[in-house]
Amino acid sequence: MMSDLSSAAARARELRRQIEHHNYRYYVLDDPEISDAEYDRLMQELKALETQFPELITPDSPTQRVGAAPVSGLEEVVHKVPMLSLDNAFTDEDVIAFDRRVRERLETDADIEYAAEPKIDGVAVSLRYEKGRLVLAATRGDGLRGENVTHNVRTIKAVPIELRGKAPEVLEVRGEVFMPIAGFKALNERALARGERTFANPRNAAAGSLRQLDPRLAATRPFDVFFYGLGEVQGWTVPPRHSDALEQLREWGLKISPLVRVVMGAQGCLEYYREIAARRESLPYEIDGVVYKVNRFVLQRELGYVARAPRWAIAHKFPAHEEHTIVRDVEFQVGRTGALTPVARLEPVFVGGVTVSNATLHNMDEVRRKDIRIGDTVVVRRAGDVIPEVVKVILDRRPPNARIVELPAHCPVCGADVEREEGEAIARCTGGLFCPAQRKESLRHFASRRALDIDGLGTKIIDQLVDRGLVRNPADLYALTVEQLASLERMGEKSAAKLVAALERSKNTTLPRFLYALGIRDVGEATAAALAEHFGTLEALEEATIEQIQETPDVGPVVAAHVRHFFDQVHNREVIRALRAHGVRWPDMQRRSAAQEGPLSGKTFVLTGTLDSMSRDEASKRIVALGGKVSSSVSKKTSYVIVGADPGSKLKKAQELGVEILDEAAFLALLKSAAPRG
DNA sequence: GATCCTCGAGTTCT
DNA sequence: CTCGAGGATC
Repeated sequence: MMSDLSSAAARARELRRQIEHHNYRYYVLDDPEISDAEYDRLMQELKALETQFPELITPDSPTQRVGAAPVSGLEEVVHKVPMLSLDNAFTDEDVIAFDRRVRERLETDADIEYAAEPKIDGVAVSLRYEKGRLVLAATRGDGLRGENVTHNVRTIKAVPIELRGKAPEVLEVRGEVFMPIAGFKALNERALARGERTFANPRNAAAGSLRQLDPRLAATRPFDVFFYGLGEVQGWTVPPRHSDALEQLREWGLKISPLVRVVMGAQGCLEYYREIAARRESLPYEIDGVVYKVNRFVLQRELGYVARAPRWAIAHKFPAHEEHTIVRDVEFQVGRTGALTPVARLEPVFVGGVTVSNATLHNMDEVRRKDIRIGDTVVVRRAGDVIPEVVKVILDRRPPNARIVELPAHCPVCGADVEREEGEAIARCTGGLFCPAQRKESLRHFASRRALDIDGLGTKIIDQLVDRGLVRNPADLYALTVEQLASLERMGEKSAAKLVAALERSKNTTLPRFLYALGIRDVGEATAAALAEHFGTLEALEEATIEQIQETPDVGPVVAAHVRHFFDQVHNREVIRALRAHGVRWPDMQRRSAAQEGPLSGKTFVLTGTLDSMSRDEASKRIVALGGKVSSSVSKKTSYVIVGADPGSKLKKAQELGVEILDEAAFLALLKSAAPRG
């Protein structure tokens, strides 16, 4: 019998050693030596011992994975070495171009050695081991700061609490925590049986579960993990190749994807891609592409980084998921300008992780081009990122009673005539502001963030205000009382008072914002700013002739006519007068002699991705303040593209055109060096 | 008259 | 973000 403490301690040590060994065989190598029942017996024996002698319990005992108490909130963790994001490739050509860039930078014609691996659709994490012990686990977050999820990661059986063999002083490893498809399905079935919320896809399930506060809940979730990279390292001479480093991680007990392969050149990458794509459906977890990394660390270092993405790696994404569904109906939405947009109402379908039930068809030309009819079975995909798109009709499945989509002769909202100008793709309702849809959309535009920025005036509220006849034009908003607002649905005294305060705040504005808020056709933010700057005052613009308006930079005959027409309408002049009577005001424009001179004069900037230290708006302001120009699309004339986290297609465009790319740090440095003050 | 550069407008789901 | 179209330029 184990009544003696010292022999019990020895036995406990032995059991722990065995259990850790079998965990490694089972979870990391996927090659168990003993049956589940035998494993359970070892675990039970250890638990019994620890119950009998609680002083034997150590924090890293296999029985203590779920030892931590629930946390009250997730604390922030700063990554010592930032967690990178990857550039994306969607076509073979993208991959070939990537390989060419790599070889050009390295000035070599020889085939580059790449480490290739599947890109798992999960949650990126960073784990820190000190003296071989797991001390910290954090999510990727924005790459610089993540959240502390140590309490949950400890419960993942595939994650060693202690590394095997002789581990370095400090080892940070990066990997992907994910949920295998089978485990995800079982989890959802359990949730469904209990009437709880289900997860839309394994990725969401993994992300949600990992951020649980209570580790006991997380412990019931079927997580798995693969490691693929390094963060901070101390006390280990990292081998010369990425693939060798992974091999060493595996020996320390860290799980590495069995599909990691070393390939040669772009051709090797593409062959690997096809091989993995063919096996995609049979893998027990979801992947959304493959990743290629230059294998030799010296070369990685030589290539360096652009913004937060390494030049030595790229993610080759699989094509967007496509699904079949049925077009139940096609309805026409009326926009602010009266534009009638056909929208397909779809039989709800899961595509790429979310349920899609609507998809825009843009205009009638598009409907005809794709020959979409009501009742058709269509292929739907989520284009690149988010927006659902009807790709094509499956003609074989067209029912005999499929209905052709007709442009309505009258506006579905107000009944006014619908007109389509010769040569224009868009049909419009002629009801103008008599059309409730146009009125509502105009009000929404007026209140939007970039216009007068009226916080709390959302769609629901506007709908009610217009439907009840309380508001007919923007000026009416400023006559609303707290009592009137509080009588609306989903609106209490408190929110009503808040909205009135927001309205009050919005009265202090600027001329460009005000002009933009008016919603004159073809006058967006840039044109509104140009007009404001050219004329200086609203009065000057109101009195200007078409010819004078055309003298504004970037304003031609079409836009000038729209502006003149807008101010010719008695109704519009009255609304403006009423707005000013309610106290809407703006400071005089300081008329700038030509473009304001500054250190950045003559430079054109384009922003993409999210910046850490400031919003994109603020970045634009600072560029303009220094005399630079901010544009929305990249061309040969662009001086710099500023790249933040998760950049869009503009980064690719910039690379193609050879436009200089600045990451956030370089951008801040530029601002600093250009700033007049010290 | 053709081409390139920009801007404006509309859109989905959580 | 993407598409369509207005404006500028050659």
